[in-house]
Amino acid sequence: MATTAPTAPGRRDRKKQQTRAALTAAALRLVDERGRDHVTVEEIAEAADVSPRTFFNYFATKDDALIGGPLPDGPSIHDRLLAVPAGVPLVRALLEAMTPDIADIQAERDVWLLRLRVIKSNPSLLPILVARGECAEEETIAAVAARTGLPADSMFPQLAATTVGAAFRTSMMRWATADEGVELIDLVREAFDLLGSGLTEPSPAHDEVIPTEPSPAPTHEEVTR
Amino acid sequence: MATTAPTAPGRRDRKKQQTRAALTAAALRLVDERGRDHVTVEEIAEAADVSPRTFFNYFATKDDALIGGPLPDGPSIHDRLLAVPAGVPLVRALLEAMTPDIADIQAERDVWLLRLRVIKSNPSLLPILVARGECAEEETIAAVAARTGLPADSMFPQLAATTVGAAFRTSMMRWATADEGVELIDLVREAFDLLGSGLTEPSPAHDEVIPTEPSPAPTHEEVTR
DNA sequence: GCCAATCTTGCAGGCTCTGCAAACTTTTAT
DNA sequence: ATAAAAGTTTGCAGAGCCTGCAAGATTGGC
Repeated sequence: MATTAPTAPGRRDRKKQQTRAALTAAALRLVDERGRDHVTVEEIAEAADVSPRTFFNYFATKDDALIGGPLPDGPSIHDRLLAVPAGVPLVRALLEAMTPDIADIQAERDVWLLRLRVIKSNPSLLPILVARGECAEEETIAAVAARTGLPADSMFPQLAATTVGAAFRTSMMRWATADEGVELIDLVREAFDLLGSGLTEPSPAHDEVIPTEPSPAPTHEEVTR
Repeated sequence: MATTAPTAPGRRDRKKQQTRAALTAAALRLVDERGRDHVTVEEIAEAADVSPRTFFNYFATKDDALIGGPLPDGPSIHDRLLAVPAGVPLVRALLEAMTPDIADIQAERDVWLLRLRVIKSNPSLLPILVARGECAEEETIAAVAARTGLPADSMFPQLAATTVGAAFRTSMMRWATADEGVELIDLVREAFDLLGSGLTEPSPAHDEVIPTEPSPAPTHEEVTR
């Protein structure tokens, strides 16, 4: 969104972003080919044409290069969640608040699919993905607390943030192995619907998204798009 | 205590368990005192009175010593879940299936509280705890799949396993900072009830476990125990 | 007591990651 | 344009993690 920011990026920062991207790309490619433990930082740096020491100016650990840099900023989940009308059930409200981030991921589809494939074949990396979601989790806790009026150190906000995070991660992992045309947002929606209806077991007959309920739902903001 | 089991443990294996426990205890104590990054494997080994090399015969990494060894076996979650009567809603059934493990943790209360405190003050360890839950997660996926009749690679079993795992972890973290008399099982029950009712927001007034809602909700299969 | 299996230990070595200080490059001010 | 300031890259030294290997030390079975 923020196209021309107040302070123009400048040639220097552009080059930094470029180097960072090159390092991540090289790391992902090499690890995808050979496996995490058969790639050294030296090789990654070499492939990105910088010195090994420079690698560590960008990433604290080898694994960090695989997960990638910090998400862009923009309005935080916190603000977005509070912007959702009060009548909307929490899980659905969280879905709406996260939608822009999901769109970002979908926009970088290729990198993310590669990244998720790498994580799948190197299970030791999965915890790193969790850690990445954690900073967002902190914020989500605060956001849920603000929305519900509950204290941030009570059970509900923490539970909501962690389980929603887990549902999101599960959706991503499924997206990584789904058919070509499937969009991440649809999987997340499906997962959140199941979560929002208390993990009641779907009938094994169908496997499409089931609208939870026929009639008695009054508030249905149906976020089409 | 250990009378004569089918395969008698033997003096040797007993000593191994002892060494393992000593290493974990030393690791937890030192890291609790100084922080993860200010304790070396050499120091842990020293405190447990073995050589540094021996440390790595027991644990693959320094962090592993903190999390501790593999859980004892016994009937798996898989079997226990299938033993729960079919009418019981999934989340509640999972609670029952996990109860023995929860009791095990409660029985080792002191070690676990220390361990959780260490994890809290060294966030880089949290992913390790997640990883530990992961093997159980694999099994939970299979169990849920078996119980529901859904394929194990479909969304629902995966979602159920990951979110329930997240809820369990959240309960543990809260237990770690709860008042003296609180039992883990009660926190897990509370979390699972919230999860099973779709994360509907409790009214902010009370902070006890609340039956969700007074009036305007038609569809509420109030799980009144 | 003796053999075989197992466990412990030291050693060498590769890899990750950090602090430091010397180039080097871009930006800013003159 | 030129010089100073600010920021970046790099090499080097070194601590610490972790592994493979082979030589001792223990233990269990006969």
